[in-house]
Amino acid sequence: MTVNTLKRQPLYVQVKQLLQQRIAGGEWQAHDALPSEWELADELGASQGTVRKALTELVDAGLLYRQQGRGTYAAPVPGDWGEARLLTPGLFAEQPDELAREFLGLSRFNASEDIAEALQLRRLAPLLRIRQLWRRHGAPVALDDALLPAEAFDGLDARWLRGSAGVYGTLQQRYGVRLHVVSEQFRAEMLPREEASLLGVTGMVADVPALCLLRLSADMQGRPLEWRQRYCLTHQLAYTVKHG
Amino acid sequence: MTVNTLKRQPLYVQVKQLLQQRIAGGEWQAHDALPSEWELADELGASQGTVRKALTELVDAGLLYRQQGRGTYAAPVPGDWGEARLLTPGLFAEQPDELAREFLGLSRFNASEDIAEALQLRRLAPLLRIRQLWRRHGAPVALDDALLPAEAFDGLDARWLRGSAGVYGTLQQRYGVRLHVVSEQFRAEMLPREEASLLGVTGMVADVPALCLLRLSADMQGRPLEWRQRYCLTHQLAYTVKHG
DNA sequence: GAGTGGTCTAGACCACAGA
DNA sequence: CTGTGGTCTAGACCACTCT
Repeated sequence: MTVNTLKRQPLYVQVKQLLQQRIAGGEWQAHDALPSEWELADELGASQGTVRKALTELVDAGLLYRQQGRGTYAAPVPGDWGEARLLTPGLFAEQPDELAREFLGLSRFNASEDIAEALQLRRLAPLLRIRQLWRRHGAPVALDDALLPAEAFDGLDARWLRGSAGVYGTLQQRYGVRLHVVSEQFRAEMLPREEASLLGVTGMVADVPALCLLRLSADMQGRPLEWRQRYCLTHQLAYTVKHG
Repeated sequence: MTVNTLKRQPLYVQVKQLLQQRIAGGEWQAHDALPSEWELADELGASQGTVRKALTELVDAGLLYRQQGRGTYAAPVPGDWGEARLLTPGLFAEQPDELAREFLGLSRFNASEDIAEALQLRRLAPLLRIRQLWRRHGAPVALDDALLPAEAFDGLDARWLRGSAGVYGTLQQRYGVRLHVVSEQFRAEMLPREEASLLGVTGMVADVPALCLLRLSADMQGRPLEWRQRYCLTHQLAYTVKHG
C-alpha cells in the first residue's frame, strides 16, 4: 500500500480523504468521470473493495454520484439553499420554482460573542459579510447574510459573487473549500426594520412575521467556516427540508 | 441461501427487510443485543459480510447501534421530537433541556384535501388527532397535533398516550410501526387564537409570532402515516436540527 | 483467551451501458 | 463484446470488551 503513511487510520478512510482533497482541488469538474474503481485501486495500492467503500462514503456525502454500468462522477457543488426549498405549505410533493439570486454586497465587521464561539474564533475576529437577496417570480422572498472568517478567505472579491453559483460555489471554485451544513436553527420573528425594507415590505402594511434561519456550516474536516442568517417571508411559502 | 424467495432483491436487502420486521415486531426491546453477525449469517444462510452490510444500513437508519467488541443492539424508539431540539438561538453546542409532554386529547375528524393527498388517502378520510403540549421548566413552549389515518390505527386508546413515550413510541409498541420523518416545512405565522390560549399566551400581550412546523412521516416501507402540525414559541428558543 | 465488531483482500458472478 | 458499477463469498487479521 503506497498510501499508508503510518497514520493509524483505516485504509478506506485514507483513500476517502485523498480523493476528497483531489475533488476539492478541482481535479474533476462537475459531471466529470473519475477513473474506474479498479484503476483507482491500482493507482492507490488498495483493493477494489476498499476503494469502493471510500467512494460509497463520498457518494453519501454528496460529493460524487454513480451510474451503474457507466462510472462514478463528480457531483455539482450544492447551491446556497442546499436541500431546502420554498414550497406551498402543505404540498410536500410540489415541484419547486427556482429562486433568482441577487448579490447585494460584501462588507466587513467583527464577530459578536455568539458568532465567534460558533466559528471557533477569538472575540471580535474580523468577518466577511455577504448579503444576498432571493426572488421568486421577481418578488423578494428571502434575505441572506453569510458570515465568513476573513482570515480564511483573504482576498475574496465581490466581483466573484455577482455572476457565480452562490457563496458555496465561489468558495469551492476559488479556495477549494467545500462546505456542508452542520446545524440549522429556526425561529419566528417579527421582521426587523432594515430587513423589511430590503425585502420590500414597506410602511403601511402591519408588522410581518418572518422565518429566521441560523445555519452553521463546516468544511469536510469539520472546521466551522460559515454562519448564515436568513430571513424568509413565509406567508405564502414554506421552507421545506427533505430528510434522508 | 434459505432466505431467497425468488424476489429479485439483493440478498443484503432481503436480510435488512427481514431484520426490520423482526425489530418492528418487538423481538428485541431497546438496548437488547442482537445475535452476532456470524450467528445471523448462519441462521439466514448468508455470509457474515452480507449480514454486516444489512446491519450497517439499519444502523444508518437509526434502528440499531453498534459497540465495538460488544455487539449490535436495538436502538430506543425516537421521541416525538426526533433529532430536533429547542436551544437558545445562536448557541449550537448547548445541552438541551428535556421537554415535558402533556397529552391533551384524542379526537376524530375528516381529512382536508391537502392532508388527504399527503397521506395518500381519499378525500374526507377519517383521521385521528392527537394533541400534545410541550413544556420547558413548566412553561408551555409548543403545541402539537399528530394526524393519523384512523383505519391504520383502529382501536387506538387515549390511555396509551398518557404515560408513554409519545406518539412514535406508542405506535411502535402497539402496532409494530416505526415512523421516520420524510419532510418538514417551516413557516412563521402569527399564533392563532385557539393555539394561543392553549399555549397560555393570553389577552393583553400583543400578537405573537410562532414557528409553524408541518411534518410528514412514513413507515419503513415508505407509506406516509402521519401528518404533524406544531406551533413553537420561539421568542426565547430556536428549533434546532443537526445534520448528518 | 474467547467473542465481538471493524477492516481488508482476492476472486467470482451479475446487471447495465455503450460501441 | 468490453468496461463499468453492484453483489456476494471466504478467509484473514486487527482492536476492543469482558471474564
